[in-house]
Amino acid sequence: MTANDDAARGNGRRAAKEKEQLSRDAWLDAAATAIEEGGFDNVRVLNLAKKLGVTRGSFYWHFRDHQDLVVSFLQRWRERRLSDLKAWLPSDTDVESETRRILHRLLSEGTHNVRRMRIELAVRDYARKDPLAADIVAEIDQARIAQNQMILERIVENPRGADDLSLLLYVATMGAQLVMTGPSRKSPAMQRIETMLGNLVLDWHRRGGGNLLEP
Amino acid sequence: MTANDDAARGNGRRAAKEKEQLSRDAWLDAAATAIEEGGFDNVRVLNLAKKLGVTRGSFYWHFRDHQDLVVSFLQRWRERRLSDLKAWLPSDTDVESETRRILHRLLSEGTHNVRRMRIELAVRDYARKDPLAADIVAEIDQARIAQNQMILERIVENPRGADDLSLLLYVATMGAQLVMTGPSRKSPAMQRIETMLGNLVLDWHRRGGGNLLEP
DNA sequence: GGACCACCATACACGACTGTATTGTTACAG
DNA sequence: CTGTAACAATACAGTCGTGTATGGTGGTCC
Repeated sequence: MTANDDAARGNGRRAAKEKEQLSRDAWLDAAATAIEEGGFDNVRVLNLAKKLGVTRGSFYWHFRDHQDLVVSFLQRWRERRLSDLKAWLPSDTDVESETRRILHRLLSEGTHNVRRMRIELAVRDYARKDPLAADIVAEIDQARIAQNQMILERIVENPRGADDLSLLLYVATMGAQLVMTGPSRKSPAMQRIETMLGNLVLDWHRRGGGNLLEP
Repeated sequence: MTANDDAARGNGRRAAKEKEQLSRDAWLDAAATAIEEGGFDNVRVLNLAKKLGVTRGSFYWHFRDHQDLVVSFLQRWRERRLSDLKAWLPSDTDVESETRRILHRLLSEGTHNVRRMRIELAVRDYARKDPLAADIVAEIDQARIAQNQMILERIVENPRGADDLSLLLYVATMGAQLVMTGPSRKSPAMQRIETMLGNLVLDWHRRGGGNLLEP
C-alpha cells in the first residue's frame, strides 16, 4: 500500500531505544492526517506537536520552518505516487481482466482507501495556490495517464485513440471520486460508473481499437 | 451569466446616493473573489475590508459574525446554481444539437468561466469540512444530474440508462474540470473529452437508448 | 433644527499561530 | 565520569485574526 512505510530510517543510534524520539517521517505522517482532515491550511505546528505528545521545540529541530514541512510532504507524496505506478506493470492476462484491473485501480482502490483520496483531493486543492504542488500534480497526472495509455495499447491491435481513451478514463474516475467523496459515499453509483467505463473499453476493444474522436 | 447581479436591492433610502455605502451583497462578492483565489480559509474580514476600502466596523454592521458571511455565501451560491438550471429548459432541436448543448454547458462554459469553476471547486473542498456545504453540494449535484437525465430521456425512444448516462457525463466533465483547471489550462484536451463524450451520447442514441450497464 | 437611524471608524481585549533563543535531558564515546 | 551531540521543553517576542464596545457622520423625518 506504500502507506505506513515510515520508521525505516534507522539513524544508527536509536535502534536500541525502540520508543520515544520522533523522526522526520513521524511529523510528515502527522501532517498527512491533518491534511486529510482539514486540508493544507490545517497543518499547524502546534496541533501536530500536541497530537505527537511533544512541544514545538521538537519540530524546529527536525524542520527549518513550516514551509519546510509542507515542501517535504509534497515531495514525499510525489515519490510515493510515482512508486505506486512503477509497482504496477501490465500483466499478460485476457482483455477483460486487464480492463477490470485498470478500472479497479482507478476507482475502487480509491474508494476503499478514503484516506488516500482525501489527501489527493487536498493536494489538488493546494495546487491551485502553490506552484510546486501544481507542478507535482501535473506530473502525476501525466504519468498516470501515460501508464494507462501504455497498457491500453497492448490490449488492442490498432491502438489509435488509446491516449484519448486513457485521458477519458482518468478524468471520469477522478470526477467520480470528487463527486462521490463525502459523508454520503455512494458505492452503488460508483459501481455503475465502473461498469459503464468497462463496457466502453471493451466496446473499443471489440472494434479493434481505432480513433474515438470520429467513429 | 447570473454573475454580477448584485447592487439590486435598493433599500429605498440609498437610491439617491449612487455611490459609497456598501451593501450586503458587495461583501459577498468580495468574499467570492477571496474564495476564488484562496478557498474558504482565505475569507478574512480584515482583507475583505481592505479591498473594499472600509474598516471591519462596516462588516460587523452588515453581518453578525464571520460564520454569518460564510453561510450567506453558501446560500446565495445554492440559489444561483439552482436558478441556472431553471433558466435552461430543453429545446426542441435535433439530437446532435441537444447533445452539443449539454456538453458545452457541462464543459466549455466552465472552461471559459474560470472564476465560476474555481469557486465551485472551493465549495466542494469546503464541503468536506462543513456539513451545510456538503448538503448544498449534494443537492446541486442531484439537481444537475436529474436535469440532464430528463433531457436525455426526451432525445431517445427507449430511455433506459438515461440516468446512468447522465451520471457518467456529470462525473466525467467534473473530473475534466478538476484535472484541467490550473495554470496549464489545456483546451485541446478539453476539446477531445467533449468530442468523445458527444460520440458516446450519439452512439447511445443510435442504438435507440437502452441499458448501458450490459450491452 | 433636533431627534433618529443607517452606516462606518476607532480602540481595546483576547486567542491562535509562528519563529527564535535558551536551557534542560538522555545516550553514547572516550 | 566527563564531554558531546541528538532531541525536546520552556520562555519570549511578534503577527494576524476575530469580536465587541463605543464614538462619529451624514442624511431624513417631522
